[in-house]
Amino acid sequence: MKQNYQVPAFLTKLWTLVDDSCTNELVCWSEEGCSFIVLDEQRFSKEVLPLYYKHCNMTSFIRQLNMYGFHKVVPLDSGLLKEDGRGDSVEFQHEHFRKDQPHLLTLIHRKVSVSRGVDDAGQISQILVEISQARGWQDSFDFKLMALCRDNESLWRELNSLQQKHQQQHRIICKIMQFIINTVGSKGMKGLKRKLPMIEISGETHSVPKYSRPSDSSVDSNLPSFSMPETPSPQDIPQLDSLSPGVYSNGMVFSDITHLLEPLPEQDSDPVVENTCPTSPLSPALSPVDLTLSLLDDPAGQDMAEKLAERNELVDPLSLIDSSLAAIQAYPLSPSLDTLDELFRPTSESDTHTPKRKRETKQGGNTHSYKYTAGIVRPVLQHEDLSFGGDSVEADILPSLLRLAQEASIPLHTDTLSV
Amino acid sequence: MKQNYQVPAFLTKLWTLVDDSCTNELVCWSEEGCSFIVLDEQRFSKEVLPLYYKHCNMTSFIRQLNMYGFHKVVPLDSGLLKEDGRGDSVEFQHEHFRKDQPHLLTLIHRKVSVSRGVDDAGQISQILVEISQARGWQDSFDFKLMALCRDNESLWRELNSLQQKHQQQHRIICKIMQFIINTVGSKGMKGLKRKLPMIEISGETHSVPKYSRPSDSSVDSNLPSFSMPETPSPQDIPQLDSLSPGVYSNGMVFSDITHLLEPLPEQDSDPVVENTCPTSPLSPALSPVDLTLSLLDDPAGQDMAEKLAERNELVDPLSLIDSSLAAIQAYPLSPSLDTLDELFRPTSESDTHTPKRKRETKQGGNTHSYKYTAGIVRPVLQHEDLSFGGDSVEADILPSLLRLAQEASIPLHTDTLSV
Amino acid sequence: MKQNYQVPAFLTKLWTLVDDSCTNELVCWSEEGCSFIVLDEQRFSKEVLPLYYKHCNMTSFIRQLNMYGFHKVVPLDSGLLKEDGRGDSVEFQHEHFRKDQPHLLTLIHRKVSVSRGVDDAGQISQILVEISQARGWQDSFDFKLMALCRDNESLWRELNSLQQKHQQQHRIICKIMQFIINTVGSKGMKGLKRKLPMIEISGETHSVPKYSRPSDSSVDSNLPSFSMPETPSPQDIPQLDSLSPGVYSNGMVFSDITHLLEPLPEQDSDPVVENTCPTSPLSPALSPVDLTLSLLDDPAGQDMAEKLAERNELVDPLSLIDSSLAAIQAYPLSPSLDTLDELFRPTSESDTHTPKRKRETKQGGNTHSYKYTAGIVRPVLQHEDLSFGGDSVEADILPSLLRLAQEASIPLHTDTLSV
DNA sequence: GGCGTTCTAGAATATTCGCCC
DNA sequence: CGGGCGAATATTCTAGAACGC
Repeated sequence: MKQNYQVPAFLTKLWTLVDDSCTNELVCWSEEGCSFIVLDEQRFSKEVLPLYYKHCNMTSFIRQLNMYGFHKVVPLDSGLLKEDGRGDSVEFQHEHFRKDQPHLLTLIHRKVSVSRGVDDAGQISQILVEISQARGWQDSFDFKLMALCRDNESLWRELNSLQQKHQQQHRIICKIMQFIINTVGSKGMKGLKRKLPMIEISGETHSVPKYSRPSDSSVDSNLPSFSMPETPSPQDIPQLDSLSPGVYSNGMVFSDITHLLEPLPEQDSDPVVENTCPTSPLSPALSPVDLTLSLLDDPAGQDMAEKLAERNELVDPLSLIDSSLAAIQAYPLSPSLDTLDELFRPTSESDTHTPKRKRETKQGGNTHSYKYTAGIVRPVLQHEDLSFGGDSVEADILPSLLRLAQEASIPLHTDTLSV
Repeated sequence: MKQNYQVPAFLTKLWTLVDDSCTNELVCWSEEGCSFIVLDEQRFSKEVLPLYYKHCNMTSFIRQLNMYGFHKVVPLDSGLLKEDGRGDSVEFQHEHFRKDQPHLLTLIHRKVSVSRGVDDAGQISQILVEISQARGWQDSFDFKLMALCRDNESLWRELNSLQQKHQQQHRIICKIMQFIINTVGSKGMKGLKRKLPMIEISGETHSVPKYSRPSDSSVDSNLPSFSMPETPSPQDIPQLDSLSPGVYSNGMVFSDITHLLEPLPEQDSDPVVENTCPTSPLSPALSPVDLTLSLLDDPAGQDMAEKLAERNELVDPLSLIDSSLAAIQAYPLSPSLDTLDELFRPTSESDTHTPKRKRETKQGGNTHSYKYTAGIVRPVLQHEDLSFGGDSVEADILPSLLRLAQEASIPLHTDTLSV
Repeated sequence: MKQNYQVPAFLTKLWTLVDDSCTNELVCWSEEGCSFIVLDEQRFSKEVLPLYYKHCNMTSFIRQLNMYGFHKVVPLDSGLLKEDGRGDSVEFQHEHFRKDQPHLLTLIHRKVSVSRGVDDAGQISQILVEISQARGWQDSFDFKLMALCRDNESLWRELNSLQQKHQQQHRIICKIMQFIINTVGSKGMKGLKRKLPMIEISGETHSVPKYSRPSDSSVDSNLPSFSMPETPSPQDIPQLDSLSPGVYSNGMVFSDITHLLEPLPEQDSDPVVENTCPTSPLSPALSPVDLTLSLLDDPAGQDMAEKLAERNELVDPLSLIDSSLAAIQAYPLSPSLDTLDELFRPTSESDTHTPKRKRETKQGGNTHSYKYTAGIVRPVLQHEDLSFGGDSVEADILPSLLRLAQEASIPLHTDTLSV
């Protein structure tokens, strides 16, 4: 007579009272045993229900039936009204409520309203799992980032190395040209040869300074702002200056990217001439955008200014050269120099802005001590200018060829400038 | 009456009082001996409980029963209210509380309060903390990523700049060579220049194009797909083209990396010869490794092949030079030219793999729809070919040589383009 | 007896039964009227409770009291056990349960288990949202990282390509020099060639090798550490060796960074000469800052030193050239050679470390251990040294110069090979 | 720190009310 | 109008928690 655990009292009591032969005239199994019938609702509720439940209301009983998934069996004769009181019978059924099979009661479950408890437990455990996964990912990302940072450092190193080599090569080329000039000059022209040195030297000091100075200053003004002040840009320039006419303005700049900006939604890529940096919409005050723009503006302005100045300077000499071909013997030398000088120059400008990238925007709302600095080593490449000026030459030797080279070089300049 | 150690006093006392025949009218074993029944709660609590415990409260007794895992046995007749005080009996049972088996008491354990409530609260608060941390990390990562992206942009800029400089240098070198050819030719050798080295050379120039052309097309097909269409590649080329015979195919290409691969768990670094690319363990079919290997293999093969070819070609001239020093005046010229010509060609291959980077790593299990495009500006460096283009030459001296150089340059271009 | 709407039946019934003078011997107001007392729990539960509620359990009654915020008034004599059944009285009170003030009942509210359910539900759902967001971010990061990795690969490729081109150019330059030497030598100077040039050259060759060798060795020792040992450095060198005297040690090396290191406490990357890589924040002793500074200082010092040395060397020849233009036929040659020779040497090594650039990794409290592997392909760039060593020269024409160039190339090869 | 006692709360079921189609 | 259900309350069983030992 004890109810099974797991089976609510209502069900065991229900099965018991239906199965009780003493109450068969009030409540009983249907013929098939698949449902039960309350023959006399009135008497059943008043006489039977209180024996099992704390009430004597048919509605409460029915409510419980519904709560456990029982359904009323609609009688076929529902249409006709039964005049006598005897006729009010109610039939309910449930899939697992069968005569002689009380064990099926365990399959009957009370409807529960979303049972939050179970819900939460599962959710929480799942959440914990996901969080641990997220952590793993974060670690992974951090690791990858470190690797990438290191890779970039290597890239900068290599690139810088290559740039220096390039510069070196340029010096070699300059030397070769000097040699050629000297040799050819000394050979071809006897009386003229002495001119060269002087001209070269004087020409260099004159023309080159004019040209190189600006670039130097640009480097000075630009790089410092961009690169770290702590890294004094190496000065090979003076040396080179004294050495050869075509000088590389060589500035070794290290810039590191220590501050991280907010994620930049849209970035404009921008190669050589106008590099737009990624911008962050999130921090308006000191937003990366501003920084970027300011950084870019500066250089851009400078660059443009420089380029214009440069162009002017270049145009001038060229026209000069062209117009003064008459005095070739002495001239040939310096002209060729000019031309070469020009050839050496152009590309360097584009670089100038590059270095500016160094910026130290402090990252704001990072509440975590994740102060990771993408340890990026970024040697600012030397913006060696390739300038090495030679001009048009036409002497008895081969000035025409030189001029050709000169002319060829001109467009290139414009080219680079146009970039 | 001594309790077994290990068995709480409550249990031994319980078993004792239930088993005590003197109190059978108040508390006793059930018929099966699997539970005990308090027949008269009132009297039991006031008369029996104090004999064993420090209280006379049924509630405290029941609390202890529950604490040890006992459960109330629900009577089916719970519905009826018993007016008289006599009827209230309570039945409890426990798996290991059996009549005649007091030794089972050792199996009954007091519940310890794991207190889930605190747990959840703690868990939830902890979860919130972790989530905020995760957010911080995400911001940090984002920041770092942006920094890296910017760094890469700078790298591309610098690299491009250097490439342009290199190109510029190449032009200078070409000019120097032209000058040398013209100068030396015009000067040194009058009758020798017409030699046929040129013809031979021309033969070479013919064959070369055939080879290089295809490669050009490959470049066309590859680079576009890789780089972004939206960034029209800057055209210095036309200008350059018009400028000098030896032209660099200069294409400024921006490519962005829009698709991401799965995170790579472990990667092997692989330096010098065979660079292994990062690999994705998740997609074996098109794993980065495979791609990388294939990419590398190709170039490697090409490189090696070319280098061999190169060596042969180069060796020839060199040995020629060495062996034919006797005929210095005329001979030295063409061989060296050849050698130079050859020198101009080979390296371009290295570029060849570059384009290959186009890869179609399908990113697998990414369930999220990420439309992120690492706004990476990636100016594709100009695959300037080092081809040495001859210019227009006008001299009775050695025009043929120059033209040869020009023609040689063409194939080279195609070569690089083919990359 | 109709209960006020808004006031639960329990409260109205409670007030009624307490206030009922018929049950004063079982339950009554306290003297102050601020609480009520159940004088005889036994009889009260069996005789009074059923009159108002559907049960006769004191526990159920108390449960309801607690549910409505009533509290038991702890008796001062709680310590003593009352043997007789009469002594057990229970007193409960509620702020708004007062004698003669039934209207206060509206202020008594049944507790609803909002407790964790509502609260947590919101939190949990929010947490789930945030977690999904975090997942999205992670995927996004992953995507970006992959993009960056690919971008870096491209950078390496491009850089390598450019390096090869540079190398190629260097070969060309060497060829040009050879050509110049041969041509000029064969032509211009017959008796003069044996002049100083040799001496100077030999002197230089002596000094230069001494200088360059060490650097080479440094490369040897350093590069290995940086590049992977497992990758045999490509051998173009042999070829080159046989090919040309002035050779670039050209090694196309792809190294990929497949393993991600822990925030590497110690890294050895080392490009050419000695580049120190980013360091792990964890080891304060070797903090990135320190390393960086030291690195920078070093290279800077080296660079400066080298540049000075370089300048001196260069200046010398140059001034020599300038001053000795008189003896052009013979002289021009050797000086230029010297100059060139020197030019080939210097920068390469110094640059290598230069890259050590600056880094600002201040990574602070990284509490997590990162096991990340960024599939980064990192072709180790060839650290081609530009050295072009002159050797002893002895030939009537200029074969000595050529041989010098050749021999000079040997060390270079070994250099690259050693890598 | 485990155990015992007490007060209170949680949780599931039970009862009732009312709504709504 | 009545079956079904939501919601509030009620009853029961069990658990949490504070405190003392």
